Amino acid sequence: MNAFTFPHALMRDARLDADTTRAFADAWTQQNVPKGYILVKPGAICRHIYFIERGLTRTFYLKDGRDVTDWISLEETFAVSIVSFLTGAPDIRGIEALEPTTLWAISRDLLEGLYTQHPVIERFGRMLMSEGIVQMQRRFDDLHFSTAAGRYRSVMKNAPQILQRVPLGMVASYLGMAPETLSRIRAGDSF
Amino acid sequence: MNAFTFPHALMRDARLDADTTRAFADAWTQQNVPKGYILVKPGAICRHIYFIERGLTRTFYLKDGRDVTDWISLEETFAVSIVSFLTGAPDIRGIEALEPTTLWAISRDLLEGLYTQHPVIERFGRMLMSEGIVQMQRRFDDLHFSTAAGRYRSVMKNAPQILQRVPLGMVASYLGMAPETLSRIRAGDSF
DNA sequence: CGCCGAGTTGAACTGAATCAAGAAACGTGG
DNA sequence: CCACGTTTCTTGATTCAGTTCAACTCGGCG
Repeated sequence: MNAFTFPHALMRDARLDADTTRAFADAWTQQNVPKGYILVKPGAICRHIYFIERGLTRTFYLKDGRDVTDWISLEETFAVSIVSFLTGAPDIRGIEALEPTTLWAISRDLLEGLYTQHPVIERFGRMLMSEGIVQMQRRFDDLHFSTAAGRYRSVMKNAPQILQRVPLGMVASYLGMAPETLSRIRAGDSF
Repeated sequence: MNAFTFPHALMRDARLDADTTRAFADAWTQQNVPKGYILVKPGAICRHIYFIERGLTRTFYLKDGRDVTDWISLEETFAVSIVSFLTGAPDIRGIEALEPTTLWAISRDLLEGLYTQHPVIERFGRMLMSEGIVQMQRRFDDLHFSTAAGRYRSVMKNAPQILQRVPLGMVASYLGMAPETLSRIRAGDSF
């Protein structure tokens, strides 16, 4: 069994018994990957969920030849190409470490086995998906009818570390704007 | 017990035993509401998930004094103000029937009880959330870096009934554009 | 009929993209 | 530790997609 603590709120809320905790912890594998490491290739099937202990990752894809950052996962959160993971089909999205990153991975197969054996882990999975929906809704709202400056303010408020740790170009595409626009907003050019 | 068939794929996949099916079916209540009926008031807590049997609904909110349509739920799909339902907190989003609508409602309390009593229903809940994520991701992708015309094509391809059954202004805000823009795209004005 | 909300069409305006140079910052090898 | 090339970021000028404002048309309904 791994010397493994799972600090995420979802895990704390799940209140697992000793046996379940053990089975769950055993299913996760630690990985240390360097900056730039590709955890999931664009166009491949995403067979794992990753929990970031230290470092950060981005989910990205190519759209009309340009690199689009779809999601950024910081410490204590999960990284996954969610549609691929859930459907088992390939997806254009890949996952890349943006810093040297320590993470814990669990495969879909193992997770589904745990769901069947331990209903409380199925509950954990449901809460994880629910939390994902809430986050996606927030992100969607930012994109639906707000200005570039508004989206910048939103990320400044909710996750300012992103702006320090992620290259400007990637943050810009994450926010759905051109890099030049983000540069100008950040400089305070009348925006 | 209701004479109740639940035609959604998620339900079929769940493979419930007779006892569970009964408990699950009993938890849902049928409602018939007229066009324009407000199922959830904007600013209120959404305490139910609705399954649309016939008719359609929209989830909407006011942003800077203008009405924004956030989601449209057709037959055989669910309508819910998801963040409010999951967090139990009020949300700006409300839900309105856009046609005379027959739907089935289940309360959060009853659903959580079922989750605890019937693990297979918890699985159903997990799959429902997962399906929701996949749909939101698709919607998000449409909004993130595509043109107004591209978003129109996307809805034309995936749910053309929306364009026939929902007033243009609501479809426009659903697609994140001004009503005039949608009108012009639809007319084929060079877009 | 005549009103009213919904949709259309036109013209002007604007936020953000694009195109194009430079200026910093970064890392790699000498 | 510096020099070099490469990538990232900034700044300016121009263009363009889509909004806004305004006028007009159409269809439904008292």
